[in-house]
Amino acid sequence: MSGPAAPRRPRRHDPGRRDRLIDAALTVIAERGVAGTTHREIARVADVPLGSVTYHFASLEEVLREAFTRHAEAAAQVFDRRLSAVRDRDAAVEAVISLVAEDLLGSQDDLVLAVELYVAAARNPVLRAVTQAWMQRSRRALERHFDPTTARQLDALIEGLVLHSALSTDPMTPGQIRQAIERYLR
Amino acid sequence: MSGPAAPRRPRRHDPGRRDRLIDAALTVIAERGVAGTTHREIARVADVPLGSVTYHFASLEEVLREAFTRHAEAAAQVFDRRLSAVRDRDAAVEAVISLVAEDLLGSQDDLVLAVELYVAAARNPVLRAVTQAWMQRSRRALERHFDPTTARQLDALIEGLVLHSALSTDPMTPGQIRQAIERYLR
DNA sequence: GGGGAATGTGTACATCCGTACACATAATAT
DNA sequence: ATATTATGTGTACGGATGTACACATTCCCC
Repeated sequence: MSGPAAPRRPRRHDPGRRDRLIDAALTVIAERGVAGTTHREIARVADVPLGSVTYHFASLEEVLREAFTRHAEAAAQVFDRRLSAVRDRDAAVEAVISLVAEDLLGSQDDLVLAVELYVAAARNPVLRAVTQAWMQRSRRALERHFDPTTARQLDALIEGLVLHSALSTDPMTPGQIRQAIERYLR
Repeated sequence: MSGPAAPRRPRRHDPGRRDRLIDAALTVIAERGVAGTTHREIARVADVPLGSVTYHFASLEEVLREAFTRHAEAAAQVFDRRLSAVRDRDAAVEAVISLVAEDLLGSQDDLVLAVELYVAAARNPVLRAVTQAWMQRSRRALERHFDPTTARQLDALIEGLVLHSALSTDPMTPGQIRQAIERYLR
């Protein structure tokens, strides 16, 4: 150990601190869950004093709302972009498959955040609105290539595949994902 | 108002109190979520003093584990019973459809408990084991009538349909549930 | 029926949380 | 340059929570 380790917190007046706090909140939610998300934990992760969080946000709910909104926005955007880049239905099917396979094998955090949002939405009207906006947007993206009924059912199937796989001991392989989706779409 | 309303808590020495506490815990989880589940709230719902909860359970986690285990057991049993009562595949499909439609239109609590269990399982190894046992059991039930791959994918589809419908503004109709399942099973 | 074990109860305590708020510092307008 | 505002910081407080524990009551076996 080398001395008392300077506390060193000279980072006064940085713009964009609010943004960093939202990112820190998402990190905390993914790591400890909504239940473990506190002002103090967010401040610790963002390396700012406690008072800074209460200054930038009127309440914890406001932090959660902004964090989940940002996450949903980003996720929906990925969905949108991939599906708007293809023209025919076959390519759309491939896009959906690779999307799911990547979301699955990719960031585990994304799934955790989704589930955390679901349970939070079950009791918080504001977060429920965020969830519904997210769902609606991904459905709209699917409706570029599939009829509304198919889009909705396909959305549900995707959700189930991701959730089921993430909680299972042996995750589904990309091949199984492909098979399930193709079997539904025929 | 008629008087000071007798506090009246003469219920000393009732066997099965532990069971009632587990039921009370499930009620609390469904109403307030895992995050809102505390010793005191469980005691309040079960109408017993605080000390009684800490006497019967070593920790809050033990209460949650027992509660979720009981719920998963009951849910899996329903699944089992319905699917073991039919013989041919067509009847099995109908059983699955009515199962989902009833779980959907029926107890909203069941869905909430499922989602709460999912998020709790994401961070608690003990609860993850409970979840996996539950999943395995429902898969086994499906495997009575479908091959393993189909059973797993169908399980995921069911999960997605239920979850998606419950969080949406306009829930899916039984007809839409039927269509989605039939479309997957062809 | 007596004594030890099991079960039940009330209180107390250390800890953590959200939030409030007084004060400090930097940015900006005049 | 000065005044006004925006931003940042540290501390404090009331409330809730998990758990420990001393004491009461009932059960059960002899």
